[in-house]
Amino acid sequence: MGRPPCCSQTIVVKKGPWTPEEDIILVSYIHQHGPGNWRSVPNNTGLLRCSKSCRLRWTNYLRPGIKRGDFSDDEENVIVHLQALLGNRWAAIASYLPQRTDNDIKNYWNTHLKKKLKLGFDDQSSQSPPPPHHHHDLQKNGNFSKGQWERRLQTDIQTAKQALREALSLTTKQNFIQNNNNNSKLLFLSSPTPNKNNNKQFHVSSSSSSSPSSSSSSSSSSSTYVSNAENIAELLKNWTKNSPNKAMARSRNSESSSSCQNNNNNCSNLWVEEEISYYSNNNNNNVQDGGVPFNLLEKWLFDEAAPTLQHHPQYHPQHQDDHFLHLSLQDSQAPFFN
DNA sequence: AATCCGGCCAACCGCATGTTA
DNA sequence: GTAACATGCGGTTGGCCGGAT
Repeated sequence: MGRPPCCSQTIVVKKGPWTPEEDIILVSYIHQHGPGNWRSVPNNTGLLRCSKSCRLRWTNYLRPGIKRGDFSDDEENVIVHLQALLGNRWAAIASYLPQRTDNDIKNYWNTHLKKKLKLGFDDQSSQSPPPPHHHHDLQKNGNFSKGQWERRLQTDIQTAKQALREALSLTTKQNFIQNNNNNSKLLFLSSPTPNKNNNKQFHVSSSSSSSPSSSSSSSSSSSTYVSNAENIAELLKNWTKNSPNKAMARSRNSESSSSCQNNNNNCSNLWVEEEISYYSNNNNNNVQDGGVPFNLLEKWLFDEAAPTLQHHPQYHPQHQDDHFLHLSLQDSQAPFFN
């Protein structure tokens, strides 16, 4: 016998844009229970949304740490390089830009970068872009074994690292040095932002109340949503400011630990714990325009020993930097080894 | 002022894979 | 082992917005 149906299939699920009220309900629920176990969310919250919709709303919009608004040049470079290397594997690409969602990156690619690149290639039309190998092409064309596939993925990780190094070394170094002095006050948590589509934007700043310059689009706040969204922001702010320990404790308690021990891939509470502790404890880290803590990222990128280090039995992260190194490696490799 | 049109993006859809009873 | 469902992911679409006509 299979698993019993999770939610009552008879209930008509609501579709379309989420309302502020729904957002608040979802955020406060996750505030209490942590993300994960999505099938129980509609039942427990009364939201007339399917679990999938709740998950998407959270991961693409509501979860803390998401940066919205314009992409920086560095983020663009990273996306372009990784897209060339990995193809349209947005989740994998997004793992290199922790503050961007795969959906965001995908949209940005489709609406901006594709055209930009096309224009660039048109300018130098004689030399058409050499399309690098893509996994899906390989998948379509080749029937290589799992071992070959894994080796290919390993190679891709190294290639991607190389590409990132190149991308970062082109433009980031200068900005990085500059931003070392400026960005220590950068906003660490940014939440849904209102756009022209009557959507929402609010920010939780780690340093002070969000300055208008914190985000390119933050000045365009309007509409009734914003006041509601501020409530969500308050929830998130309180959550991240006051509750990380609670969240951590919660994630260690039975409810979450049981799910974690059964399923390492779905340890969402753990993820929240890590993310919260990262964002709340790293206020002094240098965050690039794009929100990527480049000093740490670069440390990984430029440190060839890192990949072997993390697997070393004696390797125990002692510092935040080490922890991030560990996390980023996990994150960046996760999509390849799922 | 009205209409058209393209850009943009949040959300949905469908498929592949993972998980669970 | 199997069926049924959850989850993750990439592709696509619907609808809002602003600029052009």
